[in-house]
Amino acid sequence: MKAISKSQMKRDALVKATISLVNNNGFHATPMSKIAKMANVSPATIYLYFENKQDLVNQVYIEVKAAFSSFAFKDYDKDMAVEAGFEKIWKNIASYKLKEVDQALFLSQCDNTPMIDEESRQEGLKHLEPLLELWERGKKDGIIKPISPYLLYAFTIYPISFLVNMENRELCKVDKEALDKAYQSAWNSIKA
Amino acid sequence: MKAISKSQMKRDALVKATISLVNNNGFHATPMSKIAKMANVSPATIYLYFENKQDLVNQVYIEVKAAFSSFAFKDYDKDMAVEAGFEKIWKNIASYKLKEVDQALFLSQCDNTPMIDEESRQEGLKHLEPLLELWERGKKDGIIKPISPYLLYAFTIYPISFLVNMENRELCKVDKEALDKAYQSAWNSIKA
DNA sequence: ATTTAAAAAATGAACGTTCATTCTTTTTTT
DNA sequence: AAAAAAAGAATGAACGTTCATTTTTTAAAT
Repeated sequence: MKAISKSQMKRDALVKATISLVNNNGFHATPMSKIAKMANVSPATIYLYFENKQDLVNQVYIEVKAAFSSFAFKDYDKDMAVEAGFEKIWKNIASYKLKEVDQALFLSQCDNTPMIDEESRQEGLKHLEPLLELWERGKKDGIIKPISPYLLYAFTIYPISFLVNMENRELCKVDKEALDKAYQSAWNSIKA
Repeated sequence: MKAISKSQMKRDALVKATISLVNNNGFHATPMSKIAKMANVSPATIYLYFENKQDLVNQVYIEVKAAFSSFAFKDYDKDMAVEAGFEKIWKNIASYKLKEVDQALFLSQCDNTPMIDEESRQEGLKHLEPLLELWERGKKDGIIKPISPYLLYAFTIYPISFLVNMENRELCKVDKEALDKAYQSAWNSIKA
């Protein structure tokens, strides 16, 4: 078991509160006072852990992105066959987004917003390297289409966010069957 | 030629200013005063055209969505062959997003944000009906996979936004060749 | 063990600013 | 000259952040 310091717990509470409030109200409508209240903390306390509101949201973004990435490559290693490796990673990402709904929603809210600094965005991107390498290998072996990683990402990973967001808004249900079909679509879109 | 009333011009300027400022600074950092300044108008004047800030952004959203939809179905009619019709619509949407960069960015910023009321979101969705009908037909004829419209959208239309956003951030270039490859990926992901 | 004093962490109230919105006046149109 | 449109200045509320103080923790001395 891991012992967590009291101050780490407060920081965590602040991070969680930020995610929840930004998801429900948007960045523009989540004042520091509300974040503090939800984390059971004085507004002033936030500034012991974060420089300011912008820094808070940037740090939350980077942390969530790191958690996401570490989940994405669970049980994956560089020596797997290309298709098997891709399926593993794809399904890891899908199950992360389906399970960690709040984090997934937060990330997709950050995707197309000037809410996050470009610097933090780059930082959050670093961890995706193994997927890019896998794709490179797949292209070399003639298993994956010779197209840019942006295209590969756009047609395989990015759609997952859409589906999960729709499920969260209760507009559609993503069950096991839908997920399998989704994976087939993803793979069909990039296989050579 | 169409004559546009003076007040319609002011409204247009306000809409344009809103799009530009929200794109560059985010909703949380675009005050009414700046919108007014960019549109060469007094802040008070905004309230002659819009109820309040929320109403302004909702109306902008609906208008942009309407422009987008009318572009999407240009030169399309219900009697086209399924694959030809889909290609037409897909490429219409792609070229809209590549040309009307500001509008496309604004829409994708609205996609996953509580910035827009759910009601306005539904309103903006109405115009997509013909695409759903085309997909229905394609499924009946065994040309398109029997999967939900959400899946179809996720793997064909949604990725376009990602690509265009990446190009706007100058992270990748979407030229004619990339676009053709993208279309092939889209079609491969849903063809039966 | 208990006491104590220094340091660290946390707080609630307060500050200055900014914002959305309204009010009164001026300008433009009819 | 009456009506409509637009303007700038004003207003009150809300926000991010800081400040002065209190509470809690740490650890040294008894």
